[in-house]
Amino acid sequence: MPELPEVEATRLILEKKLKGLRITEVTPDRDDHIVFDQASPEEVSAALEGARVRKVVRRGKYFWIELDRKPWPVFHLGMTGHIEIRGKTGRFKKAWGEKLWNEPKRDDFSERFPPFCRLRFAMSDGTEIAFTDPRRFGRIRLVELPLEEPPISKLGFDPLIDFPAAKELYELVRKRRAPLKSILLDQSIFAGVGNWIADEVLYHSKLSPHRLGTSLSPKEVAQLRLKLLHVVEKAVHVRADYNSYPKTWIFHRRWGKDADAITARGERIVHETIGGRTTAWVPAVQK
DNA sequence: CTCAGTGTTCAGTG
DNA sequence: TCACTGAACACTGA
Repeated sequence: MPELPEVEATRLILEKKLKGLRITEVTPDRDDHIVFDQASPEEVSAALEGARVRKVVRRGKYFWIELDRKPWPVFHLGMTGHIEIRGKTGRFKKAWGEKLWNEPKRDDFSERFPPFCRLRFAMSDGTEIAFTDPRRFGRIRLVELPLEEPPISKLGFDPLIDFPAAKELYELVRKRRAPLKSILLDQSIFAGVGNWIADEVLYHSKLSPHRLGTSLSPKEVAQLRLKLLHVVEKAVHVRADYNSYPKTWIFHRRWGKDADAITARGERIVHETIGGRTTAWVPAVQK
């Protein structure tokens, strides 16, 4: 779900739809202050209304809207967050991915607020943007300098922005005694990598998720690096459209509950918990 | 009814 | 202090 490719797909569509427009109205969910951390709904509206969108920027799984005045809203989609967009007419449409939830029947009210709406922007051309999040792990914060304060300042390398050479990555990974799976999910090293990307990359790298960082050779780290770039670039290229991912990816089978899932090549997929996260991997291939 | 889970943070352990 | 583990967070649906 929302990992780097999904967030990048969101960023692209927001930039395309919002650039140059003015925010005319901000409507936070009144029961949901948690989404804005400390700020009240009134403060959020006052801070954002009237400002004009310059661009939309992403780092790791965070993205923010750069306005012509501070502060700027920083978003994290959590596990189930989504951005939905509606033109002057029509319905709200998700920025990426398939339908994840059975949507409740719409009445007149929900026509203006899609299901699980936490925040809605109305723009100067009539476009409306909604931040929706059924499980409420998503976050929106008002920030002066996103890159310079936590949590964004603490992120590691972003594969699409400043991914390091194999040697630098090797020096980093070899110091860690944790399982590879946990290292890949560590945002202070690999910003934007999430559960499915980590599993996909380990599969294509032919590396077991149990391998410790200390056990890797420079060659293996180089392989891991290439596969990570390949998976991320491909997923971003198709705008996180899951149906367009290559048939050889285990992604397609990882959500299946069936214990005997197999890859497109007929290899058995094993599901187990590693570092507290569900992991799908192929022992026949990954060593 | 129970429980797993896409991500992050924080308390606890070694 | 560092590094790592696991629980908590809120909610849906299997």
